[in-house]
Amino acid sequence: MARGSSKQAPILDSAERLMLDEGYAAVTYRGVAAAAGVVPGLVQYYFPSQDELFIALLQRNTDRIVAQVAEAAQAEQPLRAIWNYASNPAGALMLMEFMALAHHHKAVAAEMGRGGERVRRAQLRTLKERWHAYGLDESELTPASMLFVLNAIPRMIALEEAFGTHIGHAETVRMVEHFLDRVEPKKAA
Amino acid sequence: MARGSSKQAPILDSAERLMLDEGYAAVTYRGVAAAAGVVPGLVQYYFPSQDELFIALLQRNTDRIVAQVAEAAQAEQPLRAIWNYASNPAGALMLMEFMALAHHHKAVAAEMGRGGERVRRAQLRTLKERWHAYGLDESELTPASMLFVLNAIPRMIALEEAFGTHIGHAETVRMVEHFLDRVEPKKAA
DNA sequence: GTCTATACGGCGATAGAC
DNA sequence: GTCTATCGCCGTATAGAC
Repeated sequence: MARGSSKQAPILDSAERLMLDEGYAAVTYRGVAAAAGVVPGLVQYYFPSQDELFIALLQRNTDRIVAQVAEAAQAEQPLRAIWNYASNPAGALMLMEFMALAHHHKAVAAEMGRGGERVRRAQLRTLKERWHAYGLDESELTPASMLFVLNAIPRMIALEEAFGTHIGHAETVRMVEHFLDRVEPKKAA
Repeated sequence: MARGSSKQAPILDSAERLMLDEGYAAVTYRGVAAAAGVVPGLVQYYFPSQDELFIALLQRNTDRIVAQVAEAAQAEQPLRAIWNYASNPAGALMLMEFMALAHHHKAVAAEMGRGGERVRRAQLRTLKERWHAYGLDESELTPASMLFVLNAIPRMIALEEAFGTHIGHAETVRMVEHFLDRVEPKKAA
């Protein structure tokens, strides 16, 4: 990493946009190069194989998310912060693309596992500090399970919505927000 | 559909296995043909474009799942039946591949939406018939939201597990099974 | 070290041979 | 109805310019 050129970041930006807009299969050397305004060989110089390009993208993404989580740690309502963060449809689609990629790219899968645990651990650290304040029955709902559910539900909703399945989504969102209103009451205006 | 050859089913079988084992990108005319023991041109004769092959695969899959749901409707414990069905890791991976594919194949996305709603509706019909017996507070937990959560949680767990993230999974499974023990008590042996 | 040009085999799709 | 030949894109390896 950190080879001395300023052209890596724009290349990764173009790759990221292509991946989100058209899927990982659209992240080709020729396509990324055209979008970034460089020649294909230059993309290949910095990222000699596609795996290396995808892994660089994944690491940059994970760093960004961990920074967001660190911010959310300062938020007054960490559960709502996690819920709102996981409710970003673009994030869910990006995660899906990386998971599908990881399914048949061993090196990407390894980086995914590390990144996922890193983010989840950062979230867990925040949540545990405040957990006592929620007064929840720990025998059933633990910080780790609450964290998982608050991430999994909005992401799966975003994916199903993106592909035209809607049944149960609005009611589930209502249910979670009702729960959040109880444990993290909104302040009066 | 139903062009008069007996070779379509084995072709679809090979395509399905390739998709599950190596991802949709591995479902190539040449690869599918080799796996099914036919020449690539024949695969292309039955499925003139890749979209048509994937849609045929998707429809066959949906039909199979709807039939399973119909079986589960007869089960004594429909919530557990849904939970167990959604906990199949291969099913979650297959769904992920189709979602990633749908992300940049319009025709596949349309078929995904239809299929998803079809399955969810079939599950919902079953669940509503028995809902009164669970004695749950409908103001918070409705049949549709319970259905969504029972599908979303084990699938997201399966995906994260496949790629090496584990935090919160065991505790979440324990929580859900504790809930199922309450609303659908296991019989004594 | 940074960047470019080119060649090779595999891919989906198409046209057309048998 | 079945299969082959061909075309333009793909990843990537390599040879070399500056």
